[in-house]
Amino acid sequence: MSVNERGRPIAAVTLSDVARAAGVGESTVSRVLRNHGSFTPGTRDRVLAAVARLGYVPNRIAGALASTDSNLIALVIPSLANIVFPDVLRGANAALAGTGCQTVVGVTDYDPGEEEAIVRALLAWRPRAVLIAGLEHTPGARAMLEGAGIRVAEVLDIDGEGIDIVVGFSNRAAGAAAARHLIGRGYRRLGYVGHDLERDTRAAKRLAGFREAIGAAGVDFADLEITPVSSAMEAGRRGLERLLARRPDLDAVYFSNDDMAIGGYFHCLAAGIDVPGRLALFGHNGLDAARAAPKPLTTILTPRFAAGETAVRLVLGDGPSTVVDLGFELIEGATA
Amino acid sequence: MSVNERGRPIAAVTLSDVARAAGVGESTVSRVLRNHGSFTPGTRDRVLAAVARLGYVPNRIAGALASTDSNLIALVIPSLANIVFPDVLRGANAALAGTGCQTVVGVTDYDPGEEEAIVRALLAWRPRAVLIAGLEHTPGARAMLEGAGIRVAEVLDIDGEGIDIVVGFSNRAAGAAAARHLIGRGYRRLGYVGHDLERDTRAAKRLAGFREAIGAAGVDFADLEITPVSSAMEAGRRGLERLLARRPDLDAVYFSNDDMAIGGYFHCLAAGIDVPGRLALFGHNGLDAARAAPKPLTTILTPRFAAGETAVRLVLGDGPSTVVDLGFELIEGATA
DNA sequence: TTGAAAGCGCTAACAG
DNA sequence: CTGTTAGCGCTTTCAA
Repeated sequence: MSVNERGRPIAAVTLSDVARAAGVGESTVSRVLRNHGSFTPGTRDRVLAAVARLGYVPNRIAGALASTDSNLIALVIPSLANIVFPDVLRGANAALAGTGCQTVVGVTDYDPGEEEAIVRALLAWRPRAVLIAGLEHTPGARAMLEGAGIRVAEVLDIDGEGIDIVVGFSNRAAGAAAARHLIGRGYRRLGYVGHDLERDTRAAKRLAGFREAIGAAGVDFADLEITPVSSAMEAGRRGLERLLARRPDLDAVYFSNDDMAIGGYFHCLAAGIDVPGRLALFGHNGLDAARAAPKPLTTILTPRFAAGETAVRLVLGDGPSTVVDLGFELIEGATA
Repeated sequence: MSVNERGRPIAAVTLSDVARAAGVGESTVSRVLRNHGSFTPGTRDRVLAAVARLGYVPNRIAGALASTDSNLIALVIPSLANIVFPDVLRGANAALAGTGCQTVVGVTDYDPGEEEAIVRALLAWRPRAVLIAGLEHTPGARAMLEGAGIRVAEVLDIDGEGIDIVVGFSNRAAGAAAARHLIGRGYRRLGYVGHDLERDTRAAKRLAGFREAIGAAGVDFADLEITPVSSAMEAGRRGLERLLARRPDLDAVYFSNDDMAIGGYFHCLAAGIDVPGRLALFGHNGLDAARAAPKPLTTILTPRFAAGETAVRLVLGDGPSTVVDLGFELIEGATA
């Protein structure tokens, strides 16, 4: 065994070293290690002893190449700062327990070009399947996903044309449900505070559904404010402040998500605006933080964990391409 | 090109297909694709044309095996639900931009056994380096990390013995700073609300530093409450409620982290406890949410992004093993 | 500048 | 039950 430039031993122990040490053939070691095929308890013990003694760590790169199967599930998401996506990951990992598969995560930062680059990079590792957030991708990314010959699950949105498996809920319907709830409560001068809608296409769909439902109810949509601030909570606070400066007559505001709605609520607290008496606030996602507050946010709870879990289950199965609508739940809090 | 059971084409395009299509040798394609070695502009164009025409996606598994270099950086963290760790990831990715390396993330859920399993699984992919949260690992995990022959960076804690590179701050010192701040403000009956300290060793070190500093100041530590609730905010709320039920005389409480402190603040709001007049609250991490609130939390801002960034820079370099103390910043909010 | 050939470390038939 | 033999798809000398 050689050492590297810093004097540490280099992990050069290979399967054939183990085979030699155990006095068996390479394929026997391989079978024992994967617990696949047959071998006597005796040889098994000798192999495992050699493995332990040499500190052998199997090389999955070689294994994957030889078996043309990586046991990797790629997950492509726009962000980790928004708890929604880690929730999808948790769901995916839960469904993966015991399958021997691992997830590999790529973060696009809501950038389609970056998404394409990440899809390319992850596909190069020949994953068994890909989970990706949303239905909107560059033509290039979509072509790679379609041509990869593996199962693809698009999650958290079902409003559009999918590639293979689609798991989530209708953002358009969620926006419409929010609008109907507000209108049902008697609010009539409705506004919206959100962030970059070109990047977050799911938020854009919610807003579209919201406006559509408002129109259908014969109510006018008052105004919207798009705030480009890095922190979602800060964006909500500042966005609401600006929106109200323009339209002090608003009686209800719909936010892109709970984080922004909480920021908006902070603005109301600081500005002495009574919620929901003077102004109603409606969020989206059903975060713990929004539900645990003394005045729980009225919001829509989305099935993130279930989406990850279901998507994995389906891509690992061999069923036909489908669309699974997991639905959502409107949480009547104390802010609308 | 064959098709799979669902009629999709299988990505069977290999480098040799490209070579044949372009009328050149395999090694030429390889050189062009990695822009390494020499070739004429003409051959380059023919190769790239063939790549585009066939929709070739290089197989990094084969590439990594042949070159014995994966360009992977493994990141092992306890959770994704706590924004702290995604922040480390973002820092790592920022430092990785342009290096051609990718991160692979493993989540341990604060379980040492799981951490060992994840280290084993990630090491099997022969990463160029490993970033791992904290200094406490199972003997097995530590042995694998030491024997892997690659650079290892342990982040977010410097209180203990590291393997190779250690980047972060002293949690013990952070706890002590919190204690001194509270004592300096005149608080004398101090309590603590936290979660499972055996798993979160960094929180345990903060508490140790906190108690130590209190003792050094001649003040008695009043009481502590460890709450086993899944949601951190909920744990903070319930934990504070229980602690105060036992010790209604407390005048200040130190929390494991900001999420729990916010939960505690919610309890105060609901119970009509004046903060900080009647009770002071002190958090840890300096989250956006805690700082954007109308009554900003008094807390300690930790260098998560910088830790990820610095760790990657160091593991990619060839400097000696070191400990880098990034420090922390006490944020004087309005709750203590 | 280019191609041929020899592996990288492992798995998967296939004999024995 | 076990060993031998081919590769998996790419990179890397090394000649040409």
